[in-house]
Amino acid sequence: MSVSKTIPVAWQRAHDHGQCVVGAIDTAARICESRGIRLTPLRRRVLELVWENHKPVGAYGLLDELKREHSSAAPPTIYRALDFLMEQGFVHRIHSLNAYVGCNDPGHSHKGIFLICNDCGDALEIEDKGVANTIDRFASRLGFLLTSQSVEAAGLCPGCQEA
Amino acid sequence: MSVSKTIPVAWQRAHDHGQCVVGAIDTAARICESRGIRLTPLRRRVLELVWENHKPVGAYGLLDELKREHSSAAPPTIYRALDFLMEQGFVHRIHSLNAYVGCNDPGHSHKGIFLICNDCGDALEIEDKGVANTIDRFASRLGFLLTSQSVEAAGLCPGCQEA
DNA sequence: CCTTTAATGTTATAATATAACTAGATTGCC
DNA sequence: GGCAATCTAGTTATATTATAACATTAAAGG
Repeated sequence: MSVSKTIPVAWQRAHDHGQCVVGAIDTAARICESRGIRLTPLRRRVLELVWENHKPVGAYGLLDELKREHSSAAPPTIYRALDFLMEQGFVHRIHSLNAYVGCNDPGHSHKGIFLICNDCGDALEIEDKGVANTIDRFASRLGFLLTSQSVEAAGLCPGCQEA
Repeated sequence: MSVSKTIPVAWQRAHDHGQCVVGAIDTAARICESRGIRLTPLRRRVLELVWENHKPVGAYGLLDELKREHSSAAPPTIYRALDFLMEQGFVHRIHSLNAYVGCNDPGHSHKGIFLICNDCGDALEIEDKGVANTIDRFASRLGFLLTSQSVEAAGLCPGCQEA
């Protein structure tokens, strides 16, 4: 099936910018090194599992996978690892799905926006200064002190519109 | 305590735009009338409870309140009512809080953004074409077909920065 | 009316997340 | 090295949020 005819190049490019598992782990390891914090085997493994899924995955999904190789794993195991990974900016939480996904660009300000496909479940993270800045300006005009922002848009990705 | 000195006028104005309970119910009733759907006593009461809280409130919080006067209420009671109210655009869900809040401007496109105070828990809904349009443009450039968007920003409201 | 559809009641359970305490591992310091 | 302080992980229990599935009642339309 020649699937790519109607799929915009921009989408493909945006999609390809995602890191692979190895790269993501390497990056995380270097950042931890430089921050003097510990990417323990458990944390590293959870980060790998997040990346291996290629799409947002729930905490209990990760837990099931982790249990196969680490029988003592329990909900707190996963949630602690995810908390750590999110604090360090390696993983994002997608609130509208209660799911977690690897950050494409850790180390930066992670003010990404997510485009979530309701059909295939994929989530594309896009770096966009425009949206973030608009929100920033809005907030500061109102005297509101921003600490985090979550922008999630749902719909159908190019691939899933074809059916 | 003279609290308002450092609070921007814009914030106060934005805050005052919120409807009161009665107005919100009236509006919802009129919209239902025009759409030929039923704002049953139960649905109406849940909408009132949402509005009476003045800030985002969880489903089980609403359930506790509803139970006082309606002993048969159970989780499905609340969730069904909330589903209806959200479908009609009378209530928004705030994903990052798993909470629900009245929509300030039902009947319109409800592409609001929320500023959520981490201290007092208040959530201000802002109509903003800018953010919505930026996301729209982004999506269409990528060939992504949008059906919904959720923009939630958290931080400290002007009042809570004073402490 | 009486049929059909919509709404609610009812019971049970699924899915997500955290509390609280215990035990082990690592780090820094002497 | 040995010890204290701190960080990490194990363990058990439970809280919180949401839905499934089926029975019953109420309303709308012919």
